[in-house]
Amino acid sequence: MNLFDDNIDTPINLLHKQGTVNYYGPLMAVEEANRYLTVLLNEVEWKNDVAVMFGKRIITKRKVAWYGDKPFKYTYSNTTKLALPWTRELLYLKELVEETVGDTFNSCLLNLYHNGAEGMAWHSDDEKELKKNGAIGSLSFGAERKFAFKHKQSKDTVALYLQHGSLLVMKGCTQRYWAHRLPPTKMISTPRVNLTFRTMLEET
DNA sequence: ACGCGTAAACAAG
DNA sequence: CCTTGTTTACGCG
Repeated sequence: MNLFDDNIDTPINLLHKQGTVNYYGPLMAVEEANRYLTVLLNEVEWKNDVAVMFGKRIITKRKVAWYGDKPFKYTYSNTTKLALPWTRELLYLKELVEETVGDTFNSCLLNLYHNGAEGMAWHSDDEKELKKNGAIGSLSFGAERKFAFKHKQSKDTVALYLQHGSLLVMKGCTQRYWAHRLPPTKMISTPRVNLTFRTMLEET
């Protein structure tokens, strides 16, 4: 055991096999988290997302935004998003997450869930453009929502609540073996903003 | 036991 | 990997 190991305060792994999920809890005081929530709601360039399924083009109620070190392309559903340059607040939060997890990120996908009716279905973050087995840092602001993981083969599930101002990190082979979701709920009527810091592969 | 509200699995477009 | 509807399960008073 090395007392100088900079991972000494990494939280325990929530997954019992084939992946790593660390929940760090809130990284800041509630007042500061409140301030970030307000800034993010007002200053991020939110847009309704587009999804094409079964030949239909669907505009989601959930809103998204895409920021990065460079104008990275994020392509799906016949549309390409170009990453916007970091704002001061996003850059600060990126550095806060990087310091906390001891890793670096070059981009951030943001999601805005206006209320509990909006959620995210089971999926894995296994996009081709993402660094393989790269860590994904997920910062949450606003409404405390349930978040769940399901092992693709065994169907084992693990769930937790993501607190205001908290950080969750998924890394290693988590995306290969586990799916995750944000279940809708009738109990919540206030917004949640989620920032997922990622590492995009450099492109030509 | 029953009714109610919510959650979750599932299917379909 | 969205949205809605159906079905089943569950906790609670």
